[in-house]
Amino acid sequence: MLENAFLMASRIPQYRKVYEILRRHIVDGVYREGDILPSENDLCATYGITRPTVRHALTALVNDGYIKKQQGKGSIVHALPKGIGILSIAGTTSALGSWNLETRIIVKPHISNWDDQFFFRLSESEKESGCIKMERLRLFSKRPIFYDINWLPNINLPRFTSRNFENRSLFDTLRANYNIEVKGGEQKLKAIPAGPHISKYLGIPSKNPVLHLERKFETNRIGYYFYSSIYCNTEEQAVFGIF
Amino acid sequence: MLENAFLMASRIPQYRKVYEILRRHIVDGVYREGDILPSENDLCATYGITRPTVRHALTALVNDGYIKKQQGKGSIVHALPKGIGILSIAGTTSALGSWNLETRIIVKPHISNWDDQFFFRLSESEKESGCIKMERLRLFSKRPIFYDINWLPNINLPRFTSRNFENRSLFDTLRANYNIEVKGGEQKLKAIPAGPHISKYLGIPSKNPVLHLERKFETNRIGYYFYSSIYCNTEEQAVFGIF
DNA sequence: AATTTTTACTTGTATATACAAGTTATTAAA
DNA sequence: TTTAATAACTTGTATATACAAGTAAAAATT
Repeated sequence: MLENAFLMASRIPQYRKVYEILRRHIVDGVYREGDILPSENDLCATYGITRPTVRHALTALVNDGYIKKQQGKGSIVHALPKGIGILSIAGTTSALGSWNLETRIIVKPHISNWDDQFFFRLSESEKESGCIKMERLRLFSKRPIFYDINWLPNINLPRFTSRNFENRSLFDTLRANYNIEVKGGEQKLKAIPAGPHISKYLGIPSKNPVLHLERKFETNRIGYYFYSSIYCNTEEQAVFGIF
Repeated sequence: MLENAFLMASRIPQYRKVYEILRRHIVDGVYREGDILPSENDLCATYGITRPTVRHALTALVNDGYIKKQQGKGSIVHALPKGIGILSIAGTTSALGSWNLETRIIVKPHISNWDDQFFFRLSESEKESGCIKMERLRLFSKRPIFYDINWLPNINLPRFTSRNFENRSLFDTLRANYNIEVKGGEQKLKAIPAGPHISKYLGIPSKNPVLHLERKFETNRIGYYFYSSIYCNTEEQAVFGIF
């Protein structure tokens, strides 16, 4: 049960560390749009690793849209997304930073049952164990942008319902307290008219178009998924993604 | 100027060939959902290549959502998307197959000027060269699902305006005739009310919510991008994606 | 001076190898 | 029979190396 920071850190692969360092440099503006990163060989020398490992880190940066590569030239820093990034990067907070973001809990996490017609197919063990449900409102520059409902299978999450989620990322809470990390997922998108609830929370007229995302998150725990239904106000800010 | 099929094929990397073979097998049902692919070592033996090359192919399959990997177990075939795949895979046709898909040209490709306020920032050379514009309607199971407007910079695309695009993929046309391949891109998403044009083409009441995608496609030609503005009818089918 | 060639440097592809870490079936021990 | 240890698999990470292919600047040629 010890697992101190050193031991934890030591099992983080090197390509991941280099990825995080370079990613930090990009979002912090050390490298700016159009800049060329140090060559792969330079990075090898800097971090004392070999080219395949450097390339592993750079590939991850390409996949997440931070850089693009050009043969013979180098790794070019990509423009940072202008809209609100939610489609590709896992978690709203990490995508747009926590600068102007505020999270309000509408319904605190509580033990509940799955809806009869859930938007993703559930396994038997998921159905049996029930779920923890919570609802949040996320504001960007004081304006409500996301209203989301979250379902987590009620398996081995001690003290979860008594935690404070106000202005805390769900992803960070899961990683820090339960060692659950999001690895990817699926999503379904629709444009729907805002119902009375949604229009109230997002502060827009009823029946106005709202972007609806239904997401299933895969985690590092095999077989453990969690789910979000997100309603987005896209009247002023578009949702951004790469592919 | 020869570049026959053999020479062209010979410069396709091996990991790409293996990727295509395995992808074919998955979409054709040789491997079904939940099946485990042959182990990496088996694939090495089968195709006469080494593990890093096999892993390169498998990584691409993971990124495109065809498989997921589990350490110690194997590469597990992922469920094929139920909705209409357009967010992650490039091109509508390849994502849902051409079974029930029909493409109607609303406005044939013609030389035009860029709109004053274009939805992506254009380079000077793009502005100078003008663009080729075309509008299409795509039907899925006889129902209109996508209405899209496409802009291509008018640079070195001989005979483009006189080509027949009826029931032909724009992506395939660009690859086959101009050696232009889509490598990725960016997109902005909004939920908007259908205007008179959109509601007519998509066959839905005016002001009903419509999913609007603005996309910028990157290609293998450095600096050559093209653009699409897509309006989706999501009343019956959701748009699907992975992340 | 302008053009072409060369050179040096970049990323892309591929091989060969080694060990770590997670899974599963077999084997040995209780 | 049940449980624990082992062995034989799987994928994950990493090194070291080599050459191909694209880019850009320096050098040689015209």
